Amino acid sequence: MAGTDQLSAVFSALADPTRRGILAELATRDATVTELTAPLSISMPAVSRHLKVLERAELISRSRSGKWRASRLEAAPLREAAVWIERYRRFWDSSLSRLDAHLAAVQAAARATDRMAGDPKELA
Amino acid sequence: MAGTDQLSAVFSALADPTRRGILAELATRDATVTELTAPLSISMPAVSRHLKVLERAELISRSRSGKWRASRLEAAPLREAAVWIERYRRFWDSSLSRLDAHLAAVQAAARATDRMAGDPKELA
DNA sequence: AATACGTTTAACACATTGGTTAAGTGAAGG
DNA sequence: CCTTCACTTAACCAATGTGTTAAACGTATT
Repeated sequence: MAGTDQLSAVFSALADPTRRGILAELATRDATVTELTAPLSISMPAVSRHLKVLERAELISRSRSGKWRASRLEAAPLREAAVWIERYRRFWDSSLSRLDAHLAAVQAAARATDRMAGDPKELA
Repeated sequence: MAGTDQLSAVFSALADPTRRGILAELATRDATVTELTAPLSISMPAVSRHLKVLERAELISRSRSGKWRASRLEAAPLREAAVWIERYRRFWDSSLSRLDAHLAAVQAAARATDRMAGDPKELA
């Protein structure tokens, strides 16, 4: 999973399109493993393990009722993922702070050029 | 990487704390491989491969200048990741649409209990 | 009681990942 | 030149991820 921290677990869980599909499904309704498996072209054990990954990332919770296990979306960890990504918004959202991004880019480029073309000691 | 689509590549790249650290560094300035390696406790080849992962996800671009290769943050793919996650905002951000989420939850529970053999209370 | 159903676990195969060290490439510089 | 420097590639290893099928488990059904 790369890291063992929460954020890594969440991003890792989101890295699989099947799991993103499951989350999308759960956004509309709680669902059993069988229901989640139906539209997919993989076996139920495979889905079961995807659910375990999502559960470990705390993106879903599961309840038992007789022989059925319902999965429910738990979106809280997505908030932290969103917070992490939002810190980079100014780098893509030029309408919000075009000047910021431009200045940052220019300054970064200048520093990089200095380091790369200029005094080698700056590299240390 | 789970999937070969762009989103999977991006989330997969973000799943590693070392790579997130590299992106954070590049958010402040372009940097060479050596500079990026310095604060880390891994070898330069390891960093080089992390950069390749980031490059494949198009989260960075790289330029050559003599024997130096500078990496630059390219945040555009983060926008799509943010867009994907934002679709779930209402599930965690109760202040924005508490009613929406509540209604969705109630309806989902109702549908789920209907499907689940008619015992009305297990999911509620 | 016996069977069917929903789900998980086990055992296996195979690809990918993330790290290492050592060797290769190509530009810089004495 | 010939070496040094920045970086990449190759070869290898251990661990993890994703899928499979078959077996196990517990509840429902008849």
